[in-house]
Amino acid sequence: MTDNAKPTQTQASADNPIVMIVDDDPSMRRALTNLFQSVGLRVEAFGSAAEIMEAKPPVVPSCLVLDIRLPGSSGLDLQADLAKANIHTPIIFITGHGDIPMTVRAMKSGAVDFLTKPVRDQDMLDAVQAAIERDRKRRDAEKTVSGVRSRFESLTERQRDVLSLVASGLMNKQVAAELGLAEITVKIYRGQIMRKMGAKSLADLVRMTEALGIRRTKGNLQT
Amino acid sequence: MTDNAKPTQTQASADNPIVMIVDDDPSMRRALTNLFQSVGLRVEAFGSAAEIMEAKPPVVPSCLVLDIRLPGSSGLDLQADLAKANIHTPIIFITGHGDIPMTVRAMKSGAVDFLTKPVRDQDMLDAVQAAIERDRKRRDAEKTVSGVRSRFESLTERQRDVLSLVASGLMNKQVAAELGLAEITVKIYRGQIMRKMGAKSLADLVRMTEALGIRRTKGNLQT
DNA sequence: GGGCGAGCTATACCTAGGTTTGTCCCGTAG
DNA sequence: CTACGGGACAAACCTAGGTATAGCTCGCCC
Repeated sequence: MTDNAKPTQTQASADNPIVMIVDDDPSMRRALTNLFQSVGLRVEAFGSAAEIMEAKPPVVPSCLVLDIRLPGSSGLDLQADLAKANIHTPIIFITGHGDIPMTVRAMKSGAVDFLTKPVRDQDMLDAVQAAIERDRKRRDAEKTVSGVRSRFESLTERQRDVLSLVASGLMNKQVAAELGLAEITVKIYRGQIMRKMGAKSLADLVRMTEALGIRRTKGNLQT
Repeated sequence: MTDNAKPTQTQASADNPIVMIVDDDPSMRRALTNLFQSVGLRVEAFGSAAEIMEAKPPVVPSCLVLDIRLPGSSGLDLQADLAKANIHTPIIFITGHGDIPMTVRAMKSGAVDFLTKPVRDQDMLDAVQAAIERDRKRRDAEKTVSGVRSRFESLTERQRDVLSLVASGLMNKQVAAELGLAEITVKIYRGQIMRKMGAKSLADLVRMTEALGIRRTKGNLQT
């Protein structure tokens, strides 16, 4: 049972959650790996920040367990790098001799928890559980929105114009006036929008625009 | 210029933000009061958790600056008490000898910041600024929703039934079938709903129900 | 140059949404 | 008892939403 830089494979099964460990201390990695495996979690262990940045982002609910002191960059730097790379895997920090400003910074940046060594097993498991639950929720929300977004991308320019005005509550004739179109044209676009977006009702469509954060861009009057 | 238990009055003007200080150390209260007043903030200083719980919740954007060690209950207890009392004024903690678990607990419970003594003036002012901004946003959102909510309360039972179904995207005839009504009845309720809710369009109405968190309560079929 | 898709419009036709007026039942507050 | 409000419905009428069919221009790609 080696546990150096290469990911430790565990429960290669279905799509159950993964815990990723980043710690330069092999004995710590081993201890954490054993702990998580004992409750049936998949584990991948890394020895440095660089290693995990090279790995591909996980596609299942997961979380990171990070020592705040890491060779090269600190855990906080890694947190910032991941955020910049738009990777939002929840992070649990562990520290031997962290201070309060560090803790505050980590928590403000969205860390799930910040545990001090020696870490009680149960505390760690609780934190991981909470982190994975958070990631699961985030992924669900993400998945829903991304489906809607890709359908939105498939709309033509004009259809988007009409969509934003319709979703803001204007009648077809008002949309037509606003865009310098005939009412019939708006109706036809509207039908196309409903089909492309897969909306079964106006209410559906409104909710989709809410999820996409589409706001009425006032003032696009045509001569 | 005394600054004991009674609120220190400052800039009794309009509705600019209030900073509330809770610290049992008079010299600390005085120093903080001076600091905040120097940048034009209104200040109210208290000597204990009990005192501030008796005071009425502020009606303008505000924040709390709390020493984690307080006579009687700790700052964390006060934070919990305020949450239980449904008071969501943002909190900034200051501590002389806090530890990391304490910090984590405070931040998890929504504290804006957690500063260690000696506190740099600029850090404190930055934290207060952020806290007040957060409170302002929360209040704005709250105000909007509470208006909608009170209008919703004014609806009759039946109107609410119809509202939830209409907002979920059903056609009038489907709503009628679901509730065992005639279509015309649904139309009439629908009009009443639009008027009472002050919605100018169905899109408006849908957004209101979203804000209220109204979800389709499936399965209310009548014989 | 012909086919294609987007954009735009018109006519015709149908369905869905919405108001007005009026009627009836029921329970309850005065 | 009467007045009132909520709930339910009908007929009549009007507006808004939506589809089908058809026709036009423009730019683009092969």
